[in-house]
Amino acid sequence: MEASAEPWVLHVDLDQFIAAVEVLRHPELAGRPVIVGGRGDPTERAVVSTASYEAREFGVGSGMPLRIAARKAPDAVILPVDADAYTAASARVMAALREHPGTVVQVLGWDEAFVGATTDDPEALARALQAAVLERTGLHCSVGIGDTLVRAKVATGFGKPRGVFRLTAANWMPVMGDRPTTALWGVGTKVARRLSSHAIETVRDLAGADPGVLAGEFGPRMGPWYGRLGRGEGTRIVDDTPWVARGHSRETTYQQDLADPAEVESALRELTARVLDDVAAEGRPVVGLTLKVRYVPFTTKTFSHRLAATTDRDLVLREVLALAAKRDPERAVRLLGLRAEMPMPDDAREGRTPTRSGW
DNA sequence: TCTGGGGTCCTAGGACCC
DNA sequence: TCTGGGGTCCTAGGACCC
Repeated sequence: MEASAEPWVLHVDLDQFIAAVEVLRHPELAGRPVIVGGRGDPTERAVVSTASYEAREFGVGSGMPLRIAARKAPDAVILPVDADAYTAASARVMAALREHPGTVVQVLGWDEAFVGATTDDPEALARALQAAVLERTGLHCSVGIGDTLVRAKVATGFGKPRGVFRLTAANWMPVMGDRPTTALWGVGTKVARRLSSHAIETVRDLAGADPGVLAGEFGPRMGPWYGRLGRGEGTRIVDDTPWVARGHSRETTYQQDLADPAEVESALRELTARVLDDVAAEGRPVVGLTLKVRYVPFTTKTFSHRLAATTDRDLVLREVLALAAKRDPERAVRLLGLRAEMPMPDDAREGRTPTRSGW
């Protein structure tokens, strides 16, 4: 009996993507510890975006303050974030995936995508995708194979670097059962702590948890969703519907705190202009604004306001300044952020259930 | 370890309406 | 008149991901 073709979900994830793109254009950095973050200046307020595997040996990781990273890896090369370069590299990766016949590609971010395909040999497909990406871009990736999006996504971690790993209903519990709930995609430290308060520590505990307990803790939507997550269940449909952004935001942590109200106002004008440029580039109006203020030392407040759809830049600026007037003028400001919401087409708004790992 | 930036989605509570 | 019940919208905050 020959193997029959079945639908599979593959999750393709580039290995140390940002650092790899930098090494591609600076070949002399190969094999050296490379850290990418902020403007590349470890004396500034910034964090690590990506560390190469060599830098990780020194204990450097994403999210770490650049200053600390530079102390841990004194010989590391520290480079500024170059978003345009990563966007361009990402586009080449996704194009390589889409070129493969018979695949549906759902982009998740700069450096990862789900690929749906019907095949009798998903490992062979995974290797073919890795080869295609390497040939077109010079970048290496790992591939997770699953019978759901969740399982494919989690599988990738076991394949890194440059490998392939399959996770299905058949081996989910043997592989994942004893791991902490934070090993799941969508469970962070806060949710893990709440689970722990019900003696749910592992993926196996979560998979078998009383639905009533989960609903009581997390509500009627999220509770059952966490239960399914523990079992690796969820959709197996890869959706290549083009992405439509809900909003655009910009935020800046200032190198020097803003104490003078005039400084704050001029910063708000600049921030508003940047956000409106992003929105205008899509030709869509603004229907909501959220101003984020982070006071010194690190207390964050948000002020938001809905508005009738508008493209009037002066009106938006007045609304932003009105929101800013709600802040405490006595407190120095460390960060300002502005998010503009845009109207969604009806068909993109309705009918979803949670959440990141598919609906 | 003094803690970025760009996103998404969920929930709670109050206002307001019938 | 000691106190409805549902629905929807808005605002603020929280959690998570890359």
